[in-house]
Amino acid sequence: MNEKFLKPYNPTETEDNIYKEWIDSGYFNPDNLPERHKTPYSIVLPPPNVTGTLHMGHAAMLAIEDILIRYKRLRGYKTLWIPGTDHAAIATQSKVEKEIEKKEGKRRHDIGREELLNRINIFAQQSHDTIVGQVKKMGASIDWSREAFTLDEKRTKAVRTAFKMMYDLGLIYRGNRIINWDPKGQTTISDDEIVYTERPTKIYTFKYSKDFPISIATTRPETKVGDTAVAVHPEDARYMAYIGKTFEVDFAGVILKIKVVGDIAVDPAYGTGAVGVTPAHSSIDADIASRHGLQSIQVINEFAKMMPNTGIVKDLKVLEAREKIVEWLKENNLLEKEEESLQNISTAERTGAVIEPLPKLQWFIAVNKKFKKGDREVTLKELMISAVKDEKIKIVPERFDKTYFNWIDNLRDWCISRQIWYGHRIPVWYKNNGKTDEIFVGTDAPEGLEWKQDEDTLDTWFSSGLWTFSTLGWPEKTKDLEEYHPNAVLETGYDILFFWVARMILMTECLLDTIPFKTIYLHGLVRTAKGEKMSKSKPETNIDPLDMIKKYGADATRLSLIIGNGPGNDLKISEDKVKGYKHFANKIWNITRFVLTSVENEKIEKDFSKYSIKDIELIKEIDGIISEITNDIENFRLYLAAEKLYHYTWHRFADIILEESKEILKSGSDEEKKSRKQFLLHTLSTLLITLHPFIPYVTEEIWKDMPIENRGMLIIAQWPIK
RNA sequence: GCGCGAUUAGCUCAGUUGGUAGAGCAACCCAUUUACACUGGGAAGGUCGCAGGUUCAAGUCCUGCAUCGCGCACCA
Repeated sequence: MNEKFLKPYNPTETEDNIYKEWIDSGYFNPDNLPERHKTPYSIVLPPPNVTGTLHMGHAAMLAIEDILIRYKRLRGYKTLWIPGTDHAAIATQSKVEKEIEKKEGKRRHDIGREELLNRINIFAQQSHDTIVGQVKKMGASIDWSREAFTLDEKRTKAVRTAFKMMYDLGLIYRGNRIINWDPKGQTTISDDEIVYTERPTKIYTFKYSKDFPISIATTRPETKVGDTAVAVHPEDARYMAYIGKTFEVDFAGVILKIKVVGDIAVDPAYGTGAVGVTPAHSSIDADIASRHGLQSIQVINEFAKMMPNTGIVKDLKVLEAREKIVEWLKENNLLEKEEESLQNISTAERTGAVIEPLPKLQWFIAVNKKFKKGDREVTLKELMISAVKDEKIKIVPERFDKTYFNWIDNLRDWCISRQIWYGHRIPVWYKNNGKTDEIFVGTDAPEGLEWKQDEDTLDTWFSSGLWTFSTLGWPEKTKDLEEYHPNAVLETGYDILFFWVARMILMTECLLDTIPFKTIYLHGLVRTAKGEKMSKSKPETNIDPLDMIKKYGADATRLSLIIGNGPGNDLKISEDKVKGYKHFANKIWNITRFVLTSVENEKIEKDFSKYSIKDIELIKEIDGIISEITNDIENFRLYLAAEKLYHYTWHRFADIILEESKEILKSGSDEEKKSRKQFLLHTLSTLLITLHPFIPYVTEEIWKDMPIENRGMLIIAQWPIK
């Protein structure tokens, strides 16, 4: 027996070596797998943002995906797992901007586009290297030869091709619409990048002027200088007489022309039953305005300040303007009521700034527009729905179907242009011939110096939406694309179901006429032992995966993230839990020590069949367990499979079977001894194979000393059934 | 407002088609060069959130409620 078994198992001494051996073997790359690996099985790594380091959530994701990949590899599939990182446009740029401002006191425009992009690229490269190191530490059996980045050359080609195709289909359009403006980040953001926070607010009920016949209520009096109408329900007896009339009022130094319109969107029972319509600063009001042909007057600018056309509040910040308007209303006896209330306020996910709805010319993807697909007409929304409804794509756990459909029901056109510099520049060029504007959309710049490219960049989710196929070489017709698309599984957190998963379905259906993956496996969020979200602002609550790996090993870290956690459920993790599984790695180590010592020079005989009656019973038992856990893994019950293996290994195989073996090996007949030795070797080897997806390092290290002919590496051993 | 989830031992959670409640960790008692103290054995611990219903039988199915968490919408 190898002397290494005389000491306790030491993960830090072992793991890096083993990882290197795997890399050297080439088996992470499906092209190098032995002949029997025929059927493709592919997963693409949800690319971590290059904004820093990986956290426990990423560790859980890596563990789950590596388990699936290793399991399938052992079962003889041609497994491909593609790594990559995400440039994460806004997130990365704002992070670097913040640092520069802190250190040098400079803002983005002080530095300039080119220099800022330089700095961001340097930062992104560093983050990338850190992330790659962390992914390796977790033991991920991922194909580094196919690594991708959402902003690299190949992906840029994919992005531009996708943009062009969707533009030609009429699905990408440029329009002047009310968008969500982030005054701090100085950019547009999509509906999904908004975070709602509940804050106390005041509702003011007032009249524009003494002789205006209808009272209205608002939480934002400062926007009222941009009102062009009052909307009432068309059948509201109180106001019907006024519908169609226009009133001119002097409101806080601004002359407003307020038309009374009848619109069924107004709930007569709510508030005063009348709504002041501000078409430039509310998308609902903009809808009303478009139905009645009302004028839109912008009164707030990109810096959340009042514009020059706003009378007594001009140039004030929004909140100051609000106070001043309320004061003015009081002075003029127009304020009727002031009530305390709670309001869901929209803030930008990245900067925390309060969102200012503004009218702006932006690029959108039309989700409700019919377009030709083969011989039928469909909308992107319909495609997204049918992919899941017709069970072409299965979501695990199933309950997220409802969440998915609910989101699609409420989906509006997706605003894809951003006023930031880091990202895919919009592949659109403009030329002004003095009179008319010409526009060019394409994958490369048009000839001629007079063409100017759009200043904006694309929402980062536009490029990640292409991820399952852009990583396989699309738009080229590659062999990879043919073989590995659609992916078998997409594994990711439920928190990006809308951001990412839904958009991949949208993009793939639209551009490739197929689904991006067959199964969506959603994992939960990793929380602290107290159930709080781990956050950078509270480092003491954070558990760093690298730290855990250093102290307890990657195998223990992986198990702690798997056991006790079903799909879609949040997971509470504590250091104690990780520690507990370190003991397990050592337990197998010692089991091996015992088995190898006890069997002396016995080797595994491939077709050994002369088992004793007692050992036949034991073999039936382990066979039953293997078929159960195989079934569990196939159905994504990884937590159950891991737990069952853990339990059998420790409390059945070690505690009971090894104990009784001592007696048999001491005083049994020669046949009984031989049978038991073979049983121990066979079972240990079976356990190593089946445990390998969960705890790859220690099992691979032990495997080296198993007395098996033509052993090979454990990573490509054969799963015990089929 | 609509929807989702959770509620089971001190803690974290299993309990897959209904058949006498399970695991890990912690705590308690015993054992001490035993393959392994990163150990073994033992005992203790739960009216399965509450109230109804279906059933021979409900932690599991149905209805209602409560508490906590989450998503979406509304937000005049």
